[in-house]
Formats: sequence, C-alpha cells, structure tokens
Amino acid sequence: MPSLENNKLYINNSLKREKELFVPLHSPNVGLYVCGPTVYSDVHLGNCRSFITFDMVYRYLSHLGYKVRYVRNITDAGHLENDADEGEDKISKKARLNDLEPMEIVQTYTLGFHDVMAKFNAIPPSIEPTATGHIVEQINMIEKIMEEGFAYEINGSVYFDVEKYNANHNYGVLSGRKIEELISGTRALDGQSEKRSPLDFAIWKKASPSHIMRWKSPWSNGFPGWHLECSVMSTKYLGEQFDIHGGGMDLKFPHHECEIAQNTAANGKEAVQYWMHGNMLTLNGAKMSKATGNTLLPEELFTGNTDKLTKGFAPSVVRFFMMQAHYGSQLDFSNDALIAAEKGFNRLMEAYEKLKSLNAGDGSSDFSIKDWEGRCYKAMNDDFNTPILISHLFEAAKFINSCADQNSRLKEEDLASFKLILKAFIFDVLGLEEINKSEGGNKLDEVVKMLIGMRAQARADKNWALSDQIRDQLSNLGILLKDGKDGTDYSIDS
RNA sequence: GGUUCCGUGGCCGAGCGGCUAGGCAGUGGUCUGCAAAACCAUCUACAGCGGUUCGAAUCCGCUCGGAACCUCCA
Repeated sequence: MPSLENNKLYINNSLKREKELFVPLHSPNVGLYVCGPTVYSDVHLGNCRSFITFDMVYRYLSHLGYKVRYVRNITDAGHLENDADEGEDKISKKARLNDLEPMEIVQTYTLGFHDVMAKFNAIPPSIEPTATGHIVEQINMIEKIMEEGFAYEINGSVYFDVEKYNANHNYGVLSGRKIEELISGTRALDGQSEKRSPLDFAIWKKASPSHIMRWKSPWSNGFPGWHLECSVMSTKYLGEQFDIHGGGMDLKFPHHECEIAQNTAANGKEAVQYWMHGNMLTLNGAKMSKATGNTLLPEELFTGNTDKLTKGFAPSVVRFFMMQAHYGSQLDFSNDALIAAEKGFNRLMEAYEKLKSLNAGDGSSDFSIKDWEGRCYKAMNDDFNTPILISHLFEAAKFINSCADQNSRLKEEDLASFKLILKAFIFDVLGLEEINKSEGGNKLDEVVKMLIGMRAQARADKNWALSDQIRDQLSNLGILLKDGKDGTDYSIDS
C-alpha cells in the first residue's frame, strides 16, 4: 500500500471540470460533506446510488490513511415542494396530509433510510446533522449574509440577492450557467413574486398560517430555505473551507450553486475545494423519480417483489453492479444487467473463498502481486475508477483459479500479501459483503458436507445413479456442487 | 429555447490520440463416469458524414438519437 505522501489521488472536480490532484487542506485530515436525503418518503434505489458512491469514496480515503470527517445531513425541514413563493415544505405537507407530527414523518423515514444504508453496507457518517437541529446557526448565517449586503427582507421572508452577488462573484461557476440566460429563461413571470428578481432564492420563509413547522426569527415565524442548511452545517462541522463536497448530479443547480453563493457571501471565500457529483441511476432510460412513478424501492429489489425484476437480488450484488460502472456515468438499471452482475459477483467471491485455502508453492510466483497491487491503486487513484479496479480483481480471480487447479503457484510471502490486498479492495474499499453460505446456520453447511461425503462414496463405488441423484436434488434446492481436483465444493443460489 | 453530458461488440460497461479493459452470453478445447465448476483458446465494437494527424473510439465540425438540469429531486 502506498504511503499517504506518495499516493497521488486524482479527483474529477466538477467545479473545474477536470481531474485534479487531491491535496487536502490539512492532511491527513479530510473534510467530506455529502448532501443527504429529504426524509419525507422512502428512499429509492436512485437515491441509494449516490450514497453508495460516497460511501466508496469515504472508504477509499480512509483506506489510504486519511482521517476523514464525513458529514451527511438529514433534510428534515425547509425543502420546498415547488417554486419558492407558493411552495409548501415537503415534510410539513406530508404531516398535514397524514395528520401526524412532522417529526413522526422525519423519524419514520430516517429510520428507513438508515436501515437501507445498513443493508447496502454503507458506513454511517461521522456526523449526521439535521436542519431542524441547526435553526440558530441558520439564522446566524442569514444575518451574516444580510450584513454583507447580499440578502434582503420582504414581508418577513429573506431572499438572497443573486444579481448583487453576481456583480462581484460568479453565480454559475459550478453549473456553467450565465445569469443573463437564467433571467431570460425564467418562466412564470406572473408578477406574483415578492422577490426582486426571479433568480433570487429564499433563505428564510415566513410561514403561512397552515404551515406547521415554524421557528422564531428576527424576520418572522418561519422556516429556513433548503439551500441554507448545507452551507450552515458544512461550515459548522468542517470549517469555512473544507475538502470535498459530494452530491447527486441533479443537485448541481440550483442547490449547489446556491450553496456556493451563500458560503461566499457570508465568509468571503469559496468553501469547497473539490466538488464531486454522482450521476443518475436510470430505469427504462429515464431518471428514477417518485413523481413519475419510475422508481424501484430497495425492498422490492431485495425481494424481487416487483414486475420490473424476475427475482430478488442481494444488496451486495446491487452494490457490485453499481461499482461496475463509474460513479460519474449514467447507469441504466435492468434485470439482465443485474443477473450478469450477480454471476460475476459470485465468481469473484468464490475465487476469494478459494484463495483462503490456497497452499503456497515453493520457489517463485507466476504472478507479480506487487505489479497487480500497483494497478489496483492506479485505478482507484484515477478518480475512483471502480470498474477498472474490478477488472483487476477478476484478473486476480483468474489467477487464483489457476493456482487452485495447480497450473500456477504463488510463494508464501506473496500469498499472504495477496490475501490482504484482495480482502482490502473487495471488502474495505468496495464495501462488498459475502453472501452468507449458510443462511440456516452452520447446520446447513454440515448437512451439505455430509451429502457431499455420501456422494463421494457413491462415486467411488461407481454408483452413478445415487451420486447423480444427490447432485440433482441438491441442485433443485439451489445448492450447486462443484467438483474440483481437491474434492467437491458447493455454492448456494440466492 | 438555454446549460451540462452521452451514443462502444448479443447485453452491461471501461478506455478519452498509437499498446485495441472487465463481466454476462456464444463458440472450440482440456479436465470429469456424465454434467456443472474451473482452466486454455476464440468470434462479434467504437451512431453517421466530413476534417485535423504519420496514426482517432479517443481531437474538431456538422447530422441523427438519448439523458440530466433550467420547478422538487441523489
């Protein structure tokens, strides 16, 4: 493993639109902020891809030896449903419709989110702050932005003055949008707006009488604008300047653009060094979206209980499927692709299992572990190129199989480091998990081994009828026997 | 309409000027009592048309097709 000083990690910085050498502000400490979910309904698989992507990023940075403070928020207020003026807070609305406390909604879906993340083997962030837990800080930031002259109050609401900000700063640095085009492209200039410009966005909204979620502020009883919470919480926990900010591609504009404006307006400098954007998971060629019903819930995926799938898939298989594509590329979800991924995943895991019981050969090795390790790091250092890493893992699998068939060999010390490196990349970095062979506990394993023993005897007696019967009946149960040179192994179809 | 991006073999997906990943599926072998697994070998590509270059899937232009964002979204 390369040392922190020697490792050269390149990150595709969305802000610069090019790969840049990653140099943390305060190495070995790294600050990572990722936009979390709005907890007003179940997370779908598209949401999960983003979080799994940044889980991988967090894992790799940690693996390299960085001390990462990983902050991912829970949006539990302030997320308006539509245009800022008429919009209702999503959580507030859901609570009103179901006659529940907003915090009941928040609790339900936060727990659901955590449950799904755990199934995907995502490591919880170091800090998971909520918007409602940081109202005071948000009010403070609004005051600061106002003091700097980049926001104005009208009727108890406070708006960020985009045009004023743009006079000395660049509103559009991230998204590549030009303010003039934004103005001309704005629809619904129906004169209802109290904002000075349609581009301005709310950082504090006065609550309408029906709005349940409200807090006292110098301007009104109201609630914070959605974009504000991320600026506030990232600043609070990671400082006015920090290393990496991640999120889905769809958040680039306006959310991230507004975050940049807020931070810069309040603190006079850009907060984020490297912006990373995960691309969309599509279904039938279009982005997953609750609004259109084009979604897949993790639960449907695990159980196969949906007409979009022919069977259920283990969370690790789905994770592996996602890792086979680069995080920056759009990925289309399909049953066929999942089945192919599952087979590949199983092959990789079986090779890893084989490696555990591999014997070292004497003399030299037929495979340069050191070179191979270098290639693995090179792939990950090139903007977290997990598909390339996986291709190297399959190369390793091929070699393991060859050793198991005694066509190749590996000397003692190489074998030891091979095991360590492969384990690190499969489990620590990619975050995959072995699908438990013996779901019914160890007893199933023992029973299968017993049957394998009986079959071996039958084969020795040339009792093919019996040996095939054992094999076929196990096969019908989804237990596949695999005859190798050193006896019989088995795998269980999920 | 504007902004960002993409079109790779039967399918999924890397590569982003020369060395033409990987997985799944296919084909031919080896092994095996047979089969599966495993191993070895192997066939299908770079949307179209121009241009730059000694050389392009990779750069430039145009055409066609698709996506995300410009309302909420991971």
